[in-house]
Amino acid sequence: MEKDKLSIMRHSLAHIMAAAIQRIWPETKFGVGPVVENGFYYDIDLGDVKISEANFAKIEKSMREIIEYGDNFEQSEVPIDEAIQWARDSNQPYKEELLNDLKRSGTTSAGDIDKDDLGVATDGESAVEKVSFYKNGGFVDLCLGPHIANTKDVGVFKIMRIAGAYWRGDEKNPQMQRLYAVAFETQAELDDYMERLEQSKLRDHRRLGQELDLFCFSDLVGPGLPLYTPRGTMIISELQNCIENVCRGYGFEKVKTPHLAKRILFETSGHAGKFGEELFSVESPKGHKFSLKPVQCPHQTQIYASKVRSYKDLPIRYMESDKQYRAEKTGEIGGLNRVFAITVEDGHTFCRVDQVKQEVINVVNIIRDFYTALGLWDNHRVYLSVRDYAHPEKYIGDAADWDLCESMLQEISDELGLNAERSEGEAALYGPKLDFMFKDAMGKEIQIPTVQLDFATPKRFNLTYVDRDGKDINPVMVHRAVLGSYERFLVLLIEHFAGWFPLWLAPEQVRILTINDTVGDYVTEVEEVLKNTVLMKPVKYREIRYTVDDRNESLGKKIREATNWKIPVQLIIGQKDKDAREVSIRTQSGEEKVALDKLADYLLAI
RNA sequence: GCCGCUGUAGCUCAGCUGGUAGAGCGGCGCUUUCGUAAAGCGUAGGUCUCCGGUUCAAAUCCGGACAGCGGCUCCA
Repeated sequence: MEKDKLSIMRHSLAHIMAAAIQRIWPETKFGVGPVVENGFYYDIDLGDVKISEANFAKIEKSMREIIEYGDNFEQSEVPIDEAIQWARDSNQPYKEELLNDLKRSGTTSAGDIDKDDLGVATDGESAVEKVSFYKNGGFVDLCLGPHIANTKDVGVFKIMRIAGAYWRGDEKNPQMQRLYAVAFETQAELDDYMERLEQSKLRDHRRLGQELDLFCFSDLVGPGLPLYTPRGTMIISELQNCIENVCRGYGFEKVKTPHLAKRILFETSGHAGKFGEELFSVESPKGHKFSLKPVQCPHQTQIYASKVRSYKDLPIRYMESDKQYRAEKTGEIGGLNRVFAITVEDGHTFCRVDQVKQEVINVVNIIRDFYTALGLWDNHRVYLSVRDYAHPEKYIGDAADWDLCESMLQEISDELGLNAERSEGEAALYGPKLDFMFKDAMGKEIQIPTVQLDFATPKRFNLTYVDRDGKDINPVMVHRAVLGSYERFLVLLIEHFAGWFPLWLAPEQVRILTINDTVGDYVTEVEEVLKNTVLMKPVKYREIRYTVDDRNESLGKKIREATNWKIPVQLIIGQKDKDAREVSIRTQSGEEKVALDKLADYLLAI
């Protein structure tokens, strides 16, 4: 694979960083030092020595000295057994492991090697004869290269942070210290990167969530348990209203189920077996075991099961936006991205096999309509998540059903032009799925909408319908989420719009700013217009949410505050506006004067 | 869960190597009625996250808990 110049620079810098670390801490045991987006890292084991940010300057200084010295990168080819001996002699156990893997499997990629073989020495045939080494600044490292010729040509870099990382990504392995750095060809590019980093911090949903007063957390309530303020709740209500409105058009009916259930419900569904440790348990005073629901589907199956269903009744489509509870690992939670109490917009269709395709197509249409309305549709990728064929025991259901489901989803992807990428091992417990991924402000992919096929759950719960010939048949379940969880969806929206929500979602849509207290009667007239205007998009008959700022403050201050609150429409009203029977409308795109009798039309057109 | 860092007023933060706390914004009060991103003056807010230890003395040093942040691992 041909590597671009920047990657080579970054990789060379990783070696230089390792060389610097070795000069400062000669006993360091080195792991790997690959190039990553925007820079590189090196995993190191310093025993009891802990690197902190205070050491960064020292390491950077030492790196600069190595760079200044202008050593050449010298490559050498070493027979594999000699290399292994070198690793032993120089007390580099991690390198020795890698070399063992190279010798046995011809690769060091942990994903390509059987777990039990990782790092194990072998006496047998060697998969490779010689391995490549690079030397610079007194530091010798196993490395395929290529490198820049001379250490002087490495561009600019900055050590960013230190973090823990398990050797080869396995939490059973020792934890190493991972030193991250960014690197670019020029100082200007590095400055630009740092600037972009600052900018994306301004969009961070945690920061904006506080600034715009959308949600909060409380030490007393607990971590991972977001509390939504009136403003945040307003956004959630609008979203729920919108999505339910769209889904209603496709035959979904709203249901409500309790937050807990007897544990046997989740044992029957299979969730307790696979995710038992993440289930919150609740015990009644009499000792009966309940669990907080980690998903809604088992509850909903029991609504289906509450009476006899005919093949003519299908499809039956339920939807529910409700809290579910998962005991996530404590180190994982943060902001709204991962929480213990997650509000899920969930839907389930029970249908016949011959109806599955149309049902999935309907859901994809819902997803497309909804995301197009938000202007997000092009910012996504689709995955067809199929099972891990090597480990069928991780799933429930028959192989034949799985094959059918997977090929059906593939067909749908082809017909609708979704270009879904196959992703092995990412399927749900009960079936394959189509996942839609969107990018947040930091460029991280987050999975939001999903459509999942499930032959297994109806069988586990013994759900049936009476077919034309009087026989009991298991229906197919189609699980679907359009906006997924409200929490993750809020993250996406807040960061995508940088807090400037579209008019229909904004908690406060319009704020009237008065210039002095002589225009009170005219403000009342403007309010009458706002009260009598209803927004029709994307949901019909929504009254305008507005406030009046008639405090005894300067106009400049009122504008500043309204803008900090990111209120989409500011109406400025003073004597001049009153005399001309106009309002001065300030939006993100600028300011204009609009006649009072045109104000309603103006707002409806936004 | 693991590794590292952090925790001072509602918010953003200052407080050097131990001598029991400060600013700006916000709040409240008064003055000001001022046309495009912060009017002026005054005033009230803190068991320095919590628990323990060292010390004549702890926001400051040490240990633990809790919480936040950055990663690792995981994610129905």
